[in-house]
Amino acid sequence: MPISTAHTNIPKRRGRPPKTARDNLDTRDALIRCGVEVLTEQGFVSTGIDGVLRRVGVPKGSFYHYFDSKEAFGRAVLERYAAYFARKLDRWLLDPEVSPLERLRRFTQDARDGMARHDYRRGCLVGNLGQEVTLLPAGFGEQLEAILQDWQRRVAVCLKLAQARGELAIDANCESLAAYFWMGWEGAVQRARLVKGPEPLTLFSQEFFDRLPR
Amino acid sequence: MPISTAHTNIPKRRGRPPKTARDNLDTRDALIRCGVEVLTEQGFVSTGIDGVLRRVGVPKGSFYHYFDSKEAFGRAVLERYAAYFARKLDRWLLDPEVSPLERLRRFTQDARDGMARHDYRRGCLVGNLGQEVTLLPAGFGEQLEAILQDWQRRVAVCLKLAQARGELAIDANCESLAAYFWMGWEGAVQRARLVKGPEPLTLFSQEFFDRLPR
DNA sequence: GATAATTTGGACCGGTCGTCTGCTAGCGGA
DNA sequence: TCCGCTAGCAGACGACCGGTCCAAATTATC
Repeated sequence: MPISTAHTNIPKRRGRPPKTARDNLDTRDALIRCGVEVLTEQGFVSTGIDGVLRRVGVPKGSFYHYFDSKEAFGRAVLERYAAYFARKLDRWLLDPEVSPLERLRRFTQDARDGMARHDYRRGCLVGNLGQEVTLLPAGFGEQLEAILQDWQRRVAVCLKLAQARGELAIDANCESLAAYFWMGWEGAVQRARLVKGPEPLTLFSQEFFDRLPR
Repeated sequence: MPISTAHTNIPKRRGRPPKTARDNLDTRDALIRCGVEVLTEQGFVSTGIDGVLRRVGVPKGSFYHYFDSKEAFGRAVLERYAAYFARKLDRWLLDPEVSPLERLRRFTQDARDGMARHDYRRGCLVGNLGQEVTLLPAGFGEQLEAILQDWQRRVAVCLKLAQARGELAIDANCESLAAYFWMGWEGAVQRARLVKGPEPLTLFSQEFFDRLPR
Protein backbone atom coordinates (compact mmCIF):
# COMPACT_ATOMS: atom_id res chain seq x y z
CA MET A 1 0.00 0.00 0.00
CA PRO A 2 1.38 3.41 -0.91
CA ILE A 3 1.16 6.52 1.17
CA SER A 4 -1.66 5.96 3.61
CA THR A 5 -4.32 8.65 3.86
CA ALA A 6 -4.60 10.64 7.03
CA HIS A 7 -7.91 9.28 8.18
CA THR A 8 -7.21 5.60 7.66
CA ASN A 9 -3.98 5.24 9.61
CA ILE A 10 -3.90 6.48 13.16
CA PRO A 11 -0.48 8.02 13.79
CA LYS A 12 -0.17 6.68 17.32
CA ARG A 13 1.89 9.62 18.44
CA ARG A 14 4.63 9.06 20.92
CA GLY A 15 5.05 11.08 24.04
CA ARG A 16 2.85 12.03 26.89
CA PRO A 17 -0.78 12.00 25.84
CA PRO A 18 -3.00 15.01 26.44
CA LYS A 19 -4.65 15.05 29.80
CA THR A 20 -8.05 15.91 28.40
CA ALA A 21 -9.07 13.72 25.53
CA ARG A 22 -8.64 15.79 22.39
CA ASP A 23 -8.45 14.96 18.73
CA ASN A 24 -4.82 14.16 18.48
CA LEU A 25 -2.59 16.21 16.27
CA ASP A 26 -4.98 19.07 15.84
CA THR A 27 -4.64 20.73 19.18
CA ARG A 28 -2.74 23.33 17.27
CA ASP A 29 -5.59 23.53 14.85
CA ALA A 30 -8.11 23.91 17.62
CA LEU A 31 -6.06 26.73 19.09
CA ILE A 32 -5.95 28.56 15.79
CA ARG A 33 -9.64 28.09 15.20
CA CYS A 34 -10.46 29.37 18.64
CA GLY A 35 -8.02 32.20 18.07
CA VAL A 36 -9.98 33.29 15.02
CA GLU A 37 -13.14 33.43 17.10
CA VAL A 38 -11.62 35.33 19.98
CA LEU A 39 -9.53 37.74 17.93
CA THR A 40 -12.47 38.70 15.73
CA GLU A 41 -14.19 39.69 18.94
CA GLN A 42 -11.46 41.26 21.01
CA GLY A 43 -8.55 42.03 18.76
CA PHE A 44 -4.99 40.94 19.33
CA VAL A 45 -3.36 43.11 21.98
CA SER A 46 -6.01 42.92 24.64
CA THR A 47 -6.56 39.21 24.21
CA GLY A 48 -4.71 37.00 26.63
CA ILE A 49 -3.51 33.62 25.54
CA ASP A 50 -4.82 32.16 28.78
CA GLY A 51 -8.29 32.90 27.55
CA VAL A 52 -8.04 30.87 24.37
CA LEU A 53 -6.05 28.20 26.18
CA ARG A 54 -8.80 27.77 28.73
CA ARG A 55 -11.50 27.70 26.08
CA VAL A 56 -9.80 24.89 24.23
CA GLY A 57 -8.84 23.10 27.43
CA VAL A 58 -5.12 23.26 26.84
CA PRO A 59 -2.87 23.95 29.82
CA LYS A 60 -0.95 27.17 29.84
CA GLY A 61 2.41 25.47 29.70
CA SER A 62 1.56 23.81 26.41
CA PHE A 63 1.25 26.99 24.43
CA TYR A 64 4.92 27.43 23.61
CA HIS A 65 5.06 23.91 22.37
CA TYR A 66 2.68 24.81 19.56
CA PHE A 67 3.74 28.38 18.84
CA ASP A 68 6.97 30.30 19.19
CA SER A 69 5.27 33.33 20.65
CA LYS A 70 2.02 35.20 20.83
CA GLU A 71 3.07 36.98 17.66
CA ALA A 72 3.51 33.70 15.80
CA PHE A 73 0.10 32.63 17.04
CA GLY A 74 -1.40 35.86 15.76
CA ARG A 75 0.15 35.32 12.38
CA ALA A 76 -1.19 31.79 12.17
CA VAL A 77 -4.66 32.99 13.11
CA LEU A 78 -4.52 35.74 10.52
CA GLU A 79 -3.40 33.36 7.80
CA ARG A 80 -6.18 30.97 8.64
CA TYR A 81 -8.73 33.74 8.56
CA ALA A 82 -7.43 35.07 5.24
CA ALA A 83 -7.63 31.64 3.68
CA TYR A 84 -11.08 31.01 5.08
CA PHE A 85 -12.33 34.35 3.86
CA ALA A 86 -10.80 34.03 0.41
CA ARG A 87 -12.59 30.70 -0.01
CA LYS A 88 -15.83 32.22 1.13
CA LEU A 89 -15.41 35.15 -1.22
CA ASP A 90 -14.77 32.88 -4.16
CA ARG A 91 -17.77 30.77 -3.33
CA TRP A 92 -19.93 33.81 -3.87
CA LEU A 93 -18.07 35.82 -6.48
CA LEU A 94 -17.51 32.92 -8.86
CA ASP A 95 -21.01 31.53 -8.65
CA PRO A 96 -22.05 31.03 -12.28
CA GLU A 97 -25.72 30.78 -11.35
CA VAL A 98 -26.20 34.50 -10.82
CA SER A 99 -25.05 37.74 -12.43
CA PRO A 100 -21.71 39.18 -11.23
CA LEU A 101 -23.21 42.15 -9.45
CA GLU A 102 -25.76 39.96 -7.78
CA ARG A 103 -22.93 37.76 -6.55
CA LEU A 104 -21.37 40.63 -4.67
CA ARG A 105 -24.72 41.61 -3.26
CA ARG A 106 -25.35 38.09 -2.07
CA PHE A 107 -21.97 38.04 -0.42
CA THR A 108 -22.94 41.06 1.66
CA GLN A 109 -26.21 39.39 2.59
CA ASP A 110 -24.42 36.24 3.65
CA ALA A 111 -21.93 38.22 5.72
CA ARG A 112 -24.82 40.06 7.33
CA ASP A 113 -26.40 36.76 8.31
CA GLY A 114 -23.05 35.66 9.67
CA MET A 115 -22.80 38.67 11.93
CA ALA A 116 -26.32 38.09 13.18
CA ARG A 117 -25.45 34.49 14.03
CA HIS A 118 -22.80 35.77 16.43
CA ASP A 119 -24.98 38.50 17.86
CA TYR A 120 -22.83 41.19 16.26
CA ARG A 121 -20.03 40.56 18.67
CA ARG A 122 -17.58 39.42 16.04
CA GLY A 123 -16.31 41.78 13.39
CA CYS A 124 -13.79 41.41 10.64
CA LEU A 125 -10.45 40.17 11.93
CA VAL A 126 -8.55 42.27 9.42
CA GLY A 127 -10.49 45.36 10.39
CA ASN A 128 -9.97 44.71 14.06
CA LEU A 129 -6.25 44.20 13.81
CA GLY A 130 -5.98 47.15 11.48
CA GLN A 131 -7.22 49.38 14.25
CA GLU A 132 -4.44 48.13 16.48
CA VAL A 133 -1.76 48.46 13.86
CA THR A 134 0.36 50.88 15.88
CA LEU A 135 0.58 48.38 18.74
CA LEU A 136 1.14 45.26 16.65
CA PRO A 137 4.50 43.59 16.04
CA ALA A 138 6.31 44.87 12.97
CA GLY A 139 5.14 43.46 9.66
CA PHE A 140 1.57 42.87 10.72
CA GLY A 141 0.43 46.02 9.00
CA GLU A 142 1.82 44.92 5.67
CA GLN A 143 0.22 41.51 5.98
CA LEU A 144 -3.14 43.08 6.72
CA GLU A 145 -2.87 45.41 3.78
CA ALA A 146 -1.88 42.53 1.52
CA ILE A 147 -4.99 40.60 2.54
CA LEU A 148 -7.20 43.59 1.83
CA GLN A 149 -5.56 44.04 -1.55
CA ASP A 150 -6.28 40.41 -2.29
CA TRP A 151 -9.94 40.83 -1.47
CA GLN A 152 -10.05 43.99 -3.54
CA ARG A 153 -8.59 42.15 -6.49
CA ARG A 154 -11.28 39.51 -6.31
CA VAL A 155 -14.03 42.09 -6.15
CA ALA A 156 -12.47 44.05 -8.99
CA VAL A 157 -12.55 40.93 -11.16
CA CYS A 158 -16.19 40.48 -10.30
CA LEU A 159 -16.94 44.07 -11.22
CA LYS A 160 -15.19 43.65 -14.55
CA LEU A 161 -17.40 40.68 -15.24
CA ALA A 162 -20.34 42.90 -14.46
CA GLN A 163 -19.03 45.39 -16.98
CA ALA A 164 -18.85 42.70 -19.63
CA ARG A 165 -22.45 41.81 -18.88
CA GLY A 166 -23.53 45.40 -19.14
CA GLU A 167 -24.47 45.59 -15.47
CA LEU A 168 -21.92 48.31 -14.90
CA ALA A 169 -20.84 51.30 -16.94
CA ILE A 170 -17.88 50.46 -19.14
CA ASP A 171 -15.94 53.54 -18.15
CA ALA A 172 -16.12 52.70 -14.45
CA ASN A 173 -12.80 52.14 -12.71
CA CYS A 174 -13.24 48.71 -11.18
CA GLU A 175 -10.12 48.88 -9.01
CA SER A 176 -11.22 52.13 -7.42
CA LEU A 177 -14.73 50.85 -6.95
CA ALA A 178 -13.45 47.69 -5.31
CA ALA A 179 -11.30 49.70 -2.91
CA TYR A 180 -14.25 51.97 -2.22
CA PHE A 181 -16.42 48.95 -1.55
CA TRP A 182 -14.09 47.48 1.04
CA MET A 183 -13.57 50.71 2.91
CA GLY A 184 -17.28 51.20 3.19
CA TRP A 185 -17.93 47.60 4.04
CA GLU A 186 -15.37 47.56 6.82
CA GLY A 187 -16.91 50.73 8.18
CA ALA A 188 -20.37 49.20 8.02
CA VAL A 189 -19.21 46.06 9.83
CA GLN A 190 -17.68 48.16 12.56
CA ARG A 191 -20.88 50.14 12.91
CA ALA A 192 -23.00 46.99 12.99
CA ARG A 193 -20.98 45.76 15.95
CA LEU A 194 -21.58 49.05 17.69
CA VAL A 195 -25.35 49.08 17.28
CA LYS A 196 -25.60 45.31 17.56
CA GLY A 197 -27.89 45.17 14.55
CA PRO A 198 -27.93 44.56 10.79
CA GLU A 199 -29.09 48.04 9.79
CA PRO A 200 -25.68 49.48 8.90
CA LEU A 201 -24.92 46.53 6.66
CA THR A 202 -28.27 46.74 4.93
CA LEU A 203 -27.99 50.48 4.50
CA PHE A 204 -24.50 50.29 3.09
CA SER A 205 -25.44 47.58 0.64
CA GLN A 206 -28.47 49.52 -0.49
CA GLU A 207 -26.61 52.76 -1.05
CA PHE A 208 -23.54 51.21 -2.61
CA PHE A 209 -25.38 49.22 -5.23
CA ASP A 210 -27.89 52.01 -5.91
CA ARG A 211 -25.12 54.47 -6.69
CA LEU A 212 -23.10 52.19 -8.93
CA PRO A 213 -22.73 53.68 -12.45
CA ARG A 214 -24.87 51.84 -14.97
CA MET B 1 -34.88 84.20 56.92
CA PRO B 2 -36.18 80.83 55.74
CA ILE B 3 -34.15 78.06 54.22
CA SER B 4 -31.18 79.68 52.63
CA THR B 5 -30.33 78.66 49.11
CA ALA B 6 -27.16 76.76 48.57
CA HIS B 7 -25.31 79.49 46.78
CA THR B 8 -26.20 82.39 49.07
CA ASN B 9 -25.15 80.96 52.40
CA ILE B 10 -21.55 79.91 52.56
CA PRO B 11 -21.04 77.09 55.08
CA LYS B 12 -17.67 78.52 56.07
CA ARG B 13 -16.03 75.15 56.29
CA ARG B 14 -12.87 74.91 58.19
CA GLY B 15 -9.60 73.80 56.74
CA ARG B 16 -7.83 74.70 53.59
CA PRO B 17 -10.28 76.05 51.04
CA PRO B 18 -10.55 74.39 47.66
CA LYS B 19 -7.96 75.83 45.37
CA THR B 20 -10.30 76.19 42.39
CA ALA B 21 -7.47 78.11 40.86
CA ARG B 22 -6.25 77.17 37.42
CA ASP B 23 -3.64 74.77 38.65
CA ASN B 24 -6.15 72.13 39.60
CA LEU B 25 -8.13 72.45 36.39
CA ASP B 26 -5.01 72.79 34.34
CA THR B 27 -3.59 69.48 35.41
CA ARG B 28 -6.90 67.75 34.83
CA ASP B 29 -7.20 69.45 31.50
CA ALA B 30 -3.72 68.47 30.47
CA LEU B 31 -4.50 64.87 31.35
CA ILE B 32 -7.64 64.87 29.24
CA ARG B 33 -5.94 66.55 26.32
CA CYS B 34 -3.11 64.06 26.44
CA GLY B 35 -5.68 61.31 26.77
CA VAL B 36 -7.29 62.37 23.51
CA GLU B 37 -3.95 62.10 21.78
CA VAL B 38 -3.03 58.74 23.20
CA LEU B 39 -6.45 57.12 22.89
CA THR B 40 -6.81 58.16 19.24
CA GLU B 41 -3.60 56.27 18.69
CA GLN B 42 -3.89 53.25 20.91
CA GLY B 43 -7.48 52.88 21.94
CA PHE B 44 -8.71 52.55 25.49
CA VAL B 45 -8.10 49.05 26.78
CA SER B 46 -4.49 48.69 25.84
CA THR B 47 -3.55 52.16 27.01
CA GLY B 48 -2.04 52.33 30.47
CA ILE B 49 -2.72 55.17 32.85
CA ASP B 50 0.97 55.42 33.64
CA GLY B 51 1.78 56.27 30.06
CA VAL B 52 -0.32 59.42 29.92
CA LEU B 53 0.72 60.28 33.46
CA ARG B 54 4.35 60.16 32.50
CA ARG B 55 3.78 62.23 29.38
CA VAL B 56 2.10 64.99 31.33
CA GLY B 57 4.57 64.75 34.19
CA VAL B 58 1.96 63.93 36.80
CA PRO B 59 2.88 61.42 39.48
CA LYS B 60 1.13 58.11 39.53
CA GLY B 61 -0.64 58.64 42.80
CA SER B 62 -2.27 61.85 41.65
CA PHE B 63 -4.42 60.28 38.98
CA TYR B 64 -7.15 59.07 41.28
CA HIS B 65 -7.35 62.50 42.72
CA TYR B 66 -8.50 63.89 39.40
CA PHE B 67 -10.58 60.95 38.17
CA ASP B 68 -12.60 58.28 39.91
CA SER B 69 -11.31 55.52 37.70
CA LYS B 70 -9.85 54.75 34.34
CA GLU B 71 -13.40 54.49 33.06
CA ALA B 72 -14.25 58.00 34.26
CA PHE B 73 -11.11 59.22 32.57
CA GLY B 74 -12.14 57.55 29.33
CA ARG B 75 -15.54 59.19 29.49
CA ALA B 76 -14.01 62.61 30.04
CA VAL B 77 -11.67 62.08 27.10
CA LEU B 78 -14.52 60.96 24.88
CA GLU B 79 -16.66 63.96 25.82
CA ARG B 80 -13.82 66.30 25.11
CA TYR B 81 -13.23 64.69 21.73
CA ALA B 82 -16.90 64.81 20.81
CA ALA B 83 -17.12 68.47 21.68
CA TYR B 84 -13.95 69.26 19.79
CA PHE B 85 -15.09 67.37 16.75
CA ALA B 86 -18.58 68.87 16.74
CA ARG B 87 -17.04 72.34 16.75
CA LYS B 88 -14.74 71.39 13.93
CA LEU B 89 -17.61 69.93 11.94
CA ASP B 90 -19.69 73.06 12.36
CA ARG B 91 -16.80 75.24 11.32
CA TRP B 92 -16.84 73.52 7.96
CA LEU B 93 -20.47 72.58 7.45
CA LEU B 94 -21.87 75.99 8.34
CA ASP B 95 -19.40 78.02 6.33
CA PRO B 96 -21.55 80.42 4.31
CA GLU B 97 -18.73 81.19 1.91
CA VAL B 98 -19.02 77.95 -0.03
CA SER B 99 -21.79 75.71 -1.29
CA PRO B 100 -23.09 73.01 1.11
CA LEU B 101 -21.66 70.08 -0.79
CA GLU B 102 -18.33 71.81 -1.12
CA ARG B 103 -18.34 72.29 2.66
CA LEU B 104 -18.49 68.58 3.25
CA ARG B 105 -15.79 67.99 0.70
CA ARG B 106 -13.56 70.55 2.36
CA PHE B 107 -14.10 68.90 5.70
CA THR B 108 -12.73 65.65 4.30
CA GLN B 109 -9.75 67.50 2.88
CA ASP B 110 -9.06 69.14 6.21
CA ALA B 111 -9.33 65.85 8.03
CA ARG B 112 -6.97 64.32 5.51
CA ASP B 113 -4.42 67.02 6.23
CA GLY B 114 -4.92 66.42 9.92
CA MET B 115 -4.09 62.75 9.59
CA ALA B 116 -1.00 63.59 7.58
CA ARG B 117 0.16 65.96 10.32
CA HIS B 118 0.22 63.05 12.74
CA ASP B 119 1.85 60.68 10.29
CA TYR B 120 -1.33 58.60 10.07
CA ARG B 121 -0.82 57.21 13.54
CA ARG B 122 -3.93 58.78 14.98
CA GLY B 123 -7.36 57.72 13.80
CA CYS B 124 -10.83 58.65 14.90
CA LEU B 125 -11.33 58.18 18.62
CA VAL B 126 -14.92 57.09 18.12
CA GLY B 127 -13.90 54.58 15.51
CA ASN B 128 -11.11 53.23 17.67
CA LEU B 129 -13.24 52.79 20.75
CA GLY B 130 -16.03 51.36 18.63
CA GLN B 131 -13.76 48.50 17.70
CA GLU B 132 -13.21 47.76 21.37
CA VAL B 133 -16.85 48.00 22.28
CA THR B 134 -17.09 44.45 23.59
CA LEU B 135 -14.29 45.13 26.07
CA LEU B 136 -15.39 48.57 27.19
CA PRO B 137 -17.28 49.37 30.40
CA ALA B 138 -21.04 49.27 30.01
CA GLY B 139 -22.62 52.30 28.44
CA PHE B 140 -19.65 53.25 26.33
CA GLY B 141 -21.21 51.76 23.25
CA GLU B 142 -24.33 53.86 23.57
CA GLN B 143 -22.28 57.00 24.06
CA LEU B 144 -20.26 56.24 20.94
CA GLU B 145 -23.37 55.60 18.89
CA ALA B 146 -24.91 58.83 20.15
CA ILE B 147 -21.86 60.79 19.02
CA LEU B 148 -22.00 59.21 15.59
CA GLN B 149 -25.69 60.00 15.32
CA ASP B 150 -24.91 63.58 16.20
CA TRP B 151 -22.34 63.82 13.42
CA GLN B 152 -24.76 62.18 11.03
CA ARG B 153 -27.40 64.73 11.87
CA ARG B 154 -25.06 67.59 11.09
CA VAL B 155 -24.11 66.08 7.76
CA ALA B 156 -27.75 65.37 6.94
CA VAL B 157 -28.59 69.03 7.51
CA CYS B 158 -25.78 70.01 5.20
CA LEU B 159 -27.03 67.62 2.53
CA LYS B 160 -30.52 69.08 2.80
CA LEU B 161 -29.07 72.49 2.21
CA ALA B 162 -27.39 71.05 -0.85
CA GLN B 163 -30.78 69.81 -2.00
CA ALA B 164 -32.26 73.27 -1.59
CA ARG B 165 -29.44 74.64 -3.71
CA GLY B 166 -29.98 72.05 -6.39
CA GLU B 167 -26.62 70.41 -5.80
CA LEU B 168 -28.31 67.16 -4.85
CA ALA B 169 -31.34 65.31 -6.22
CA ILE B 170 -34.48 66.28 -4.32
CA ASP B 171 -35.60 62.71 -3.88
CA ALA B 172 -32.35 61.70 -2.19
CA ASN B 173 -32.65 60.44 1.37
CA CYS B 174 -30.30 62.72 3.26
CA GLU B 175 -30.36 60.72 6.48
CA SER B 176 -29.36 57.52 4.69
CA LEU B 177 -26.71 59.33 2.73
CA ALA B 178 -25.28 60.85 5.88
CA ALA B 179 -25.10 57.46 7.57
CA TYR B 180 -23.54 56.02 4.42
CA PHE B 181 -21.01 58.82 4.41
CA TRP B 182 -19.86 58.19 7.96
CA MET B 183 -19.54 54.46 7.57
CA GLY B 184 -17.39 54.93 4.52
CA TRP B 185 -15.40 57.72 6.06
CA GLU B 186 -14.60 55.74 9.19
CA GLY B 187 -13.55 52.86 7.01
CA ALA B 188 -11.34 55.14 4.95
CA VAL B 189 -9.71 56.60 8.07
CA GLN B 190 -8.99 53.12 9.32
CA ARG B 191 -7.45 52.17 6.00
CA ALA B 192 -5.38 55.34 5.88
CA ARG B 193 -3.84 54.42 9.21
CA LEU B 194 -3.01 51.01 7.84
CA VAL B 195 -1.25 52.19 4.70
CA LYS B 196 0.12 55.30 6.41
CA GLY B 197 -0.93 57.44 3.50
CA PRO B 198 -3.73 59.73 2.28
CA GLU B 199 -4.79 57.62 -0.68
CA PRO B 200 -7.78 55.90 0.97
CA LEU B 201 -9.18 59.24 2.10
CA THR B 202 -8.74 60.77 -1.32
CA LEU B 203 -10.23 57.78 -3.06
CA PHE B 204 -13.23 57.66 -0.76
CA SER B 205 -13.92 61.34 -1.17
CA GLN B 206 -13.64 61.06 -4.93
CA GLU B 207 -15.99 58.11 -5.22
CA PHE B 208 -18.51 59.32 -2.68
CA PHE B 209 -19.02 62.74 -4.21
CA ASP B 210 -18.90 61.39 -7.75
CA ARG B 211 -21.74 58.98 -7.07
CA LEU B 212 -24.02 61.40 -5.28
CA PRO B 213 -27.38 61.69 -7.09
CA ARG B 214 -27.68 64.99 -8.90
C1' DG C 1 16.30 -0.11 29.48
C1' DA C 2 17.56 3.90 26.72
C1' DT C 3 16.05 7.44 23.86
C1' DA C 4 13.08 10.47 21.54
C1' DA C 5 8.70 12.84 21.38
C1' DT C 6 5.13 15.23 23.45
C1' DT C 7 2.52 17.39 27.15
C1' DT C 8 2.26 19.74 31.48
C1' DG C 9 2.50 22.39 35.92
C1' DG C 10 4.43 26.00 37.70
C1' DA C 11 7.90 29.59 38.30
C1' DC C 12 9.57 34.08 36.70
C1' DC C 13 9.32 38.79 35.53
C1' DG C 14 7.42 42.77 34.17
C1' DG C 15 3.46 45.65 33.87
C1' DT C 16 -1.29 47.42 35.29
C1' DC C 17 -5.08 49.34 38.13
C1' DG C 18 -6.37 51.01 42.23
C1' DT C 19 -5.53 51.94 47.26
C1' DC C 20 -3.29 53.28 51.43
C1' DT C 21 -0.74 56.25 53.90
C1' DG C 22 1.39 60.44 54.66
C1' DC C 23 3.11 64.98 53.54
C1' DT C 24 2.21 69.98 52.77
C1' DA C 25 -0.49 74.30 52.37
C1' DG C 26 -3.41 77.43 54.24
C1' DC C 27 -7.45 78.72 57.06
C1' DG C 28 -10.53 78.65 61.64
C1' DG C 29 -10.63 78.76 66.26
C1' DA C 30 -8.63 78.92 71.01
C1' DT D 1 0.21 82.58 68.27
C1' DC D 2 -0.25 78.07 67.36
C1' DC D 3 -2.85 73.90 67.16
C1' DG D 4 -5.92 71.22 64.43
C1' DC D 5 -8.53 70.53 60.55
C1' DT D 6 -9.22 70.00 55.74
C1' DA D 7 -8.01 70.04 50.77
C1' DG D 8 -4.47 68.99 47.36
C1' DC D 9 -1.16 66.03 46.13
C1' DA D 10 2.59 62.28 45.92
C1' DG D 11 5.06 57.84 46.52
C1' DA D 12 4.84 53.26 47.71
C1' DC D 13 2.44 49.15 47.85
C1' DG D 14 -0.56 45.23 46.89
C1' DA D 15 -3.15 42.25 44.31
C1' DC D 16 -3.48 40.62 39.94
C1' DC D 17 -2.60 39.37 35.23
C1' DG D 18 0.01 38.37 30.89
C1' DG D 19 3.80 36.44 28.13
C1' DT D 20 7.67 33.39 28.43
C1' DC D 21 10.43 29.60 29.75
C1' DC D 22 11.86 25.26 31.79
C1' DA D 23 12.23 21.02 33.97
C1' DA D 24 9.50 17.19 35.06
C1' DA D 25 6.13 13.74 33.57
C1' DT D 26 4.54 10.34 30.51
C1' DT D 27 4.45 7.54 26.61
C1' DA D 28 6.08 5.16 21.85
C1' DT D 29 9.86 3.38 19.59
C1' DC D 30 14.41 1.36 19.27
